[in-house]
Formats: sequence, C-alpha cells, structure tokens
Amino acid sequence: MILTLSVCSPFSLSAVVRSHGWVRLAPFGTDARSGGLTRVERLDSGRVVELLVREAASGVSVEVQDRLTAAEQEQVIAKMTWMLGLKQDFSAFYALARDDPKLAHVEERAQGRVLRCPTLFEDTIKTILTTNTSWAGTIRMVEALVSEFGDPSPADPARHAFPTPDRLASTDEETLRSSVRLGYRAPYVLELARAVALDELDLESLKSANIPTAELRKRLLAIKGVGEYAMANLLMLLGRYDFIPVDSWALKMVSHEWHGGQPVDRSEVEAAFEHWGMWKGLAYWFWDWSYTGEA
DNA sequence: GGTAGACCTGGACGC
DNA sequence: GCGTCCAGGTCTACC
Repeated sequence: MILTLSVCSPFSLSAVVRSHGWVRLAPFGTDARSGGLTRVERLDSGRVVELLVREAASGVSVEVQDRLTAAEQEQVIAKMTWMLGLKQDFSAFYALARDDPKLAHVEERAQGRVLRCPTLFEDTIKTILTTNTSWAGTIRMVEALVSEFGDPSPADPARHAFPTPDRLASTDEETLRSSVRLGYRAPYVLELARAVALDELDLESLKSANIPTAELRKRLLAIKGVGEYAMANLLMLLGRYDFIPVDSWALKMVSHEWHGGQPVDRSEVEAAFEHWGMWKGLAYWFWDWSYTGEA
C-alpha cells in the first residue's frame, strides 16, 4: 500500500537525505532502483515493516509491502513526518540567507531539514557512536548494534529494525564491548537504554517540550556520553539551532575559511557564526565551505 | 572554570 | 604479520 504525505514547501527529499550521514546508518538505506529512502521500522503493534519513501507531486509517498491497520498507518505517517521534518518551515532562515553569498543556495535547494530518526533515543545512541571515532567506525558500530539486537524484517531477515530500549537494556556491558565492539561507549549506551526502558528518562517528550534551549541543553548534557558536540548535534535534530556541533572538522573548516589555516578553537567557530543568532547551527551546517582539504 | 590524562578502535605506517 | 602511532569527543580528577 502507498501513503501520501503533504509537505511544507519548499521541500526536497534528496536534500533531506543528503543533509548528513544518517542515511548510511542502519536501518536507513537507499533503494538502488528508485533512488528512494528506505527504512526498516518496528511499529508499536510489534510488526516490522520495510518503508520506501519517494518524492511525489504533492509531497512524499511511502510504500509499504504489507496492508497496515489504521493505527499502523497513522504511526507510519507520524514517524515519517518527524523523520523528514515535513512540517518544518524555514522561511525566516531563507529570508536572512538570501543576503549571504555563502548561503544564498539554501532556499533554491530547499535545504534546512536534517534527516532524523523516529525516536530521540535512536538519534542519541547514534550521536554517541559518532564521537571519538571515524565515520567508518560509526557505521560499523551501528550496523552491529542493529543486526545483533534489532527485530528482523520478515521480508528480508538480513535487515533489522533499530533495537528498542527494552531490548538493549536487557543486554550487558561485556556483550556491547566484545560482540558489538562499542569500546568505552558501551556503558553509556547501556545506561541510556536502561534509563529509557525504566521510564527514568523520557527522551521523546523533549521533541515537543516547550522549554528554552538552555534548559534543553542542560538535560541533554546530563546524559552520559553526551558532551558539547553531541548536545549541539541533538539540538539541531530537535530543530534548535542556537549551538554549533564543533568537532575536528569544524575547527579545520573555520581555520581555512577565516584564519589562513592557523589553528582555531571552539570559541572562534562560534564567533564566526554568532551573528546568525537562533539560526547559527543551520548557517554553519549548510555553509558553502571553500576549503576542500586538497593541496 | 580550566586542563591533563585515560578511555577504545581501526587505519596507516614502518619494519 | 607484528608493533607503534594517531585521530576522533567525553569523562573524571585535580588545580
């Protein structure tokens, strides 16, 4: 069956998919034939479905092989609306970006949305697994976590949904270290899964929490394994752009963009985008960096 | 509040 | 094939 979802214009599915690396992390994927976004998802009913998302004339279409109940359809629509930011409006950002040659492209390309997971739990785990490792390491750790603990897809048992907090909470640190090879991140993932599974931490409520960004920042930093970089990355995914996820790449880019290749620190990255105010994070994310790292 | 050192893994490199 | 070095953020202890 096919579900059709409306979007807030301008919208580009490929812009969302290419907004960062999440599409390369299981259980996301791309369909070689159609070029669409794929996702293996476990619904509240317990059913595991494969979703194929494509751009449609009036928005996006979501193809599911199974016949879903009304409740399941509603859930797929809600998840997809969040993941693709279908209702997000960037007109205020575009109005400012028009005047800057380094960002003048964003409106035309419909950039601004960042692909996110259906749950903040999954986004947080994945963000922790991006820290202090290479991108190849992140892909490997997420793949191992998903294939080890995620429910398999009936259509293709080689593919799995992202594990639930309960399932991860039921494992132990040694398994996460030796089998999934999370290294020192294992206790962070386990502690987070257990806190969510035991309802000690309601991460999902933060998606709609009407609280100042400073308070949200404090709550995210209270999660073990989430530091300044991870916190800013999660805030971006939550639609708050007041902070910049400063990692080694950001330091390199800002160094070459404004400081002639001289080493810079976090404060200089933040200073470079300070005048973008509440859009700071987005301005940094979609900036047209001239430095490519080539000699 | 700022800083040093430890935490793990995988890739690059030299032997 | 083996050993060493390095890159990548966060935490903890200490000042």
